[in-house]
Amino acid sequence: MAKRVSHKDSMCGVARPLDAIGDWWSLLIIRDAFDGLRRFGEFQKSLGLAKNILSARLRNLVAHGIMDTVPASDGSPYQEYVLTQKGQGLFPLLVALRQWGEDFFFEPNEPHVTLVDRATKLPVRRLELRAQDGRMLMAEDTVIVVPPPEE
Amino acid sequence: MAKRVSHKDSMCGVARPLDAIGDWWSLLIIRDAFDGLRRFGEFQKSLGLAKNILSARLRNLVAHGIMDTVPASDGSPYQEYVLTQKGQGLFPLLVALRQWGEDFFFEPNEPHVTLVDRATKLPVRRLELRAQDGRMLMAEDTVIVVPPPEE
DNA sequence: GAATCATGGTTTCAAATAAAAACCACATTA
DNA sequence: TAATGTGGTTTTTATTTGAAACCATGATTC
Repeated sequence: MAKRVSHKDSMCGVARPLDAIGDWWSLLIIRDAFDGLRRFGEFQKSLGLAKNILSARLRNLVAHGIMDTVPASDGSPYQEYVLTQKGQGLFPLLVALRQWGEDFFFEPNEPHVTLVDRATKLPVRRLELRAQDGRMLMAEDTVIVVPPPEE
Repeated sequence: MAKRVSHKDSMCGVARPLDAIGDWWSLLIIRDAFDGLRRFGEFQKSLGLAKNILSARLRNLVAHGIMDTVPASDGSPYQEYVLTQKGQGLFPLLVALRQWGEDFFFEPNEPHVTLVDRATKLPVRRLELRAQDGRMLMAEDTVIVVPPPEE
């Protein structure tokens, strides 16, 4: 965490996010938050991580504007942790991670949880990258372009 | 790395992948690999990380079947590291990470590199999650379902 | 043919980080 | 008033990281 960004990547759109969520636990916390967990104890119970680590991670997520603390909704004197807009913006990433995991980390017939459309109960579609005109794009069909160096 | 998976997540489709790529450097290496880098020295120069760390990360990626070593294409006596199919499957995740980064880690007018369609040079579309019938889905429109416990 | 260099690592060691456990504060419950 | 639940912090120890030095191999120069 708080790792120095390497020379070349000081402006890279991939490295910056990794500084915020580039550790094992943060994404799991965020996934749990998408699942509706809000309380310190809930996260700890769900993930089984040490309390000091959870504390540090939550603090970091809040510091990066990914989660926010709000007074507990049930009148208890504690606070709850909820995703901000920025945090909710991570949903596609989590889906991508999950789909990749399902593709490559499970045996063909091994059961696993599935992400389904709440309305129809059907599994969601696979994420796919498309061009402006709708063509599906593979990695090879894309390039990175750097912005013109302004004077 | 090689972190124990917590009780609840022993079968989770998010936690398993994180064991393979859940550190700061691995995704940057993979991104560089998508950009065409193949040689140890290229990665090291691009990322500026210590050689022992790079060595360990590449070893881990190979062990997880995400990259593979092949004899150098240019006759030099060294090997090169290339993405496997599994590794290439990470492209959507990388795009998701990049898009999130662009959305939230850059000032409105701050220049940044863009991922474009090689054919048209236009920026790629935003990744979006859709239902089977094509409706766009937000996080709230989805649920996780667990497979029925078989007897 | 010997010395030098480039490449791709491994080893060593100090510093930073993570993890486990103990501790603490506050509020509620018994 | 004591015990308990929640949400942490502190302390201590184990693990990981990162920098630097070292090493092996093949190509290059002298």
